[in-house]
Amino acid sequence: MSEKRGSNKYEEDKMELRRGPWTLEEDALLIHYIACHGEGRWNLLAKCSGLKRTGKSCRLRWLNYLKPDVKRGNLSPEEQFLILELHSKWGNRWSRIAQHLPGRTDNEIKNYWRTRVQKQARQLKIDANSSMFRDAVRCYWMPRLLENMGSSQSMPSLVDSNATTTAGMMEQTPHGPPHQFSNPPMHRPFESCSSYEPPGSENHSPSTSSRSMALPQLPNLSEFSSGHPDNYSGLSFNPFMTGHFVNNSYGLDAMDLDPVVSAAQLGFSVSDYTMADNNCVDNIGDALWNMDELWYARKLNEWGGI
DNA sequence: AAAACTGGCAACCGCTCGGCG
DNA sequence: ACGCCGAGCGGTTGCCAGTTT
Repeated sequence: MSEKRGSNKYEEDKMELRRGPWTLEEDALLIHYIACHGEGRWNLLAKCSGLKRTGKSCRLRWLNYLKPDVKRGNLSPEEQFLILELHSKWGNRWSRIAQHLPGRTDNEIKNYWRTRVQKQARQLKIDANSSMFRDAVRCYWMPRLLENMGSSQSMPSLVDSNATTTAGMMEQTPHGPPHQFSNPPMHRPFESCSSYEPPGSENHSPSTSSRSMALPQLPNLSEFSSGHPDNYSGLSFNPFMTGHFVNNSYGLDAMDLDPVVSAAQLGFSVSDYTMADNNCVDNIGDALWNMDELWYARKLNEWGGI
């Protein structure tokens, strides 16, 4: 790349390059240039636009902030749900996950994961990448999100980022998070997303997989508390041993149920995802269920609850 | 009221990949 | 086959506003 040049000219260029936060003038310049010439050729853009920024920096600024369809504001429960689900499937494939959240950038999703999700894991003293944490998320956090989604009366109908209709679903509001999912749910098959797919192991492109919003199948936790304590579709769990999830096989066929047409058609109910009775596991779940309640998670640790 | 701490997020960095000559 | 270059990705850093002590 140009940085490999060792000339004086390069040193001069380097001296001139601006870094740090973008100014309004720089933003305007970038927007204007892209309006005239389109995206791409970022290094050329950086040179020709008059911006004293690297092409890389220009690209990032545009994609993460200036691009018109970039959404601002808090992530909705639906989006959080999707992030949790897709991360459980794909791991830290942020850009891939972002493709399924129209208007959200990989950077934003990554930040969300690091600041919110990993924080929860830290509070609980669990490795955020551990299967135990994933199980806890799946069994407690996600059902709670589902509950929130249900209480907001419309089920999500997230579709892939290529769909032109998604722009209308994500209506920006002048203040705060956008109104979402104002359209009626689309009846398309939900993909089962339960299996964890280690990065690199997949060979299908985002454009061919999960093109529909992947509202996943969750384990029916009522089965945990109604006489099937040690196994659910491969998710092994014994609340009477240590209070922790044990020997799970998250990532294989666990919870990989048949696709369904729509949640509503199936009588999809939040009550299907009732909380387990076990105290210790409840601690995890309670700590997870509401991300705002970090205080509680902190207390859990103080009490040595988990 | 002020210092210390924390969380959220924008931006940067290093690396990899793919296209092209 | 090789090197160059543009583009993209994931990890990390640094700043700033809000909160706590």
